Amino acid sequence: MTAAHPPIKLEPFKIACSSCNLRELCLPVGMSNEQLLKLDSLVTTRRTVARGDMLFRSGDHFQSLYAVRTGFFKTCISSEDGRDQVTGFQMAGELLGLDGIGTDAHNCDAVALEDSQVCVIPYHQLEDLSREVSDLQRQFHRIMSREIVRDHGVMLLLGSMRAEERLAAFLLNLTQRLQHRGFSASELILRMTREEIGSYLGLKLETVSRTFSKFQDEGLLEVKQRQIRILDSEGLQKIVNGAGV
Amino acid sequence: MTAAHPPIKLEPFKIACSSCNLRELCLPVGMSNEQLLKLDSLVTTRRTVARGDMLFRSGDHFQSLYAVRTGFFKTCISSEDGRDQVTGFQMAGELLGLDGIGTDAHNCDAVALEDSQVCVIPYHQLEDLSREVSDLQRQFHRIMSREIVRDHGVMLLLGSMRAEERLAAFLLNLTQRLQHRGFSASELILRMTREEIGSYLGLKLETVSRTFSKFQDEGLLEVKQRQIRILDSEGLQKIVNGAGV
DNA sequence: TGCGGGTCTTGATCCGTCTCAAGAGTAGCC
DNA sequence: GGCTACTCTTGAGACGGATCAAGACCCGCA
Repeated sequence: MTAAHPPIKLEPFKIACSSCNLRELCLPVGMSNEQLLKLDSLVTTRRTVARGDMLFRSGDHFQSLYAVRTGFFKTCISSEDGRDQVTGFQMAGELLGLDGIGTDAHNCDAVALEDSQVCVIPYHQLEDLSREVSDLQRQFHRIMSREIVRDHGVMLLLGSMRAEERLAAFLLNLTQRLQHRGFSASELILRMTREEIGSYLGLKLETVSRTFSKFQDEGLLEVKQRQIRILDSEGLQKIVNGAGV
Repeated sequence: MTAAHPPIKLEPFKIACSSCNLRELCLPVGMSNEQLLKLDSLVTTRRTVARGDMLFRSGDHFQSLYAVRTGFFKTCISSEDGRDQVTGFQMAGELLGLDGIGTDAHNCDAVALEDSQVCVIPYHQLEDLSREVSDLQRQFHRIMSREIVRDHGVMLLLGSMRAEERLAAFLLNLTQRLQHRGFSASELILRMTREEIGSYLGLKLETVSRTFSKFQDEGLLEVKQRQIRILDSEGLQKIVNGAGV
């Protein structure tokens, strides 16, 4: 860096929903360009979260929602007696923090599972703008509603599926979401440990590991630590649909 | 009915959120009287649902939310292969149908567990009004957010608790909600079968029944079919907190 | 290159819940 | 009142996943 050059701008890309490549997945869905400019003026900061760090923790005052821009998160709640439950895994374009609206305090911990970046969405400003822009309002409501539907799906999984069915459903869900984002439908790298998968699925890590091995033996998957290659996604789907019963 | 009398008015009480005794639990929370009048003009119809009948079913076009006015509901989803999961029980003041917003179609069945009455809240009108009345917007968002938090709590229950812990948590949750509505904290009548409780808690009906018997043997409860008397709610709380481990 | 800690796999055994089965209690209805 | 259908209780045995334990693998780091 020589004195002859002007100082390097640390924000080479303007933060703007209107030009974000995730706008077809995230809050901007269904909004016009004009409307997006208004959203741009609201979402002005990003936050970088290193792997293992928390974006927020349970009990923190709730002020903003966060949209995952890059990286991968888990959310988890823990009860007073130390029980722990992973309630979700979030990837690019998904929102974090919806649980904080009801009580003005976050209700779970959000932990980055790899180095990540999120867009900060000041919640009160979002409320203000969504009173003005009905398309934003609609999309926001849809996102919340879909989170509820997703949660009910997890209840079904936890309440009525066996270990193999749970893991198969989990893998299909992950690959589907990755596919929406332009990744391969058959190869994925797990960003979470067996224990975290187990917590999400209501299983112990040993059971998760055994089930991976079983799937591999049956030719459904190729498992190399956290690298997974799906060899027979229809076979997985059959397992989810209770073929093993 | 004689001709001398004018026709009997079938709506003896005007439908009005502003004068509803549930307004401290339901959508009107936090709204001024003036604002409530606007809500009144939106919520103009009630619907009666006989015990066993469905308010809506999965796949129905989504048009309205419903606020339980009297009675008791369950919501349940079923997967393609016939698996069934009760996702919640709703009582007076609670909203039904939030899961339909995301896809414009209901995602679960809502079944009345006793003769019930609901207020119909046309969703698009609610969206319109909540752009105008920020207090309504806020309360609506809170309700959705709390549903998400509730769902996460159920995930914790299903993912990490044992049968006794689940049932104890369920009973405490029920009595707490009933108490908010002015009912006794220690006596309740279950409106659902053992099988429905089991589905909600991820247990078989035999296990639910056995666990009730166990609680009775231990002096925590008095169980007479669906009549429950809580004798030691602190004891139940201890069980939830893992005292049995 | 070798060390140490975290993560993952696999085996053996145990326990909680499910499954199957029989019977009791209850409510609705002719 | 007596029938039927549904719901609930209880027992015995089976099974899936948890637990405990040992060792393998992998990565970051000295």
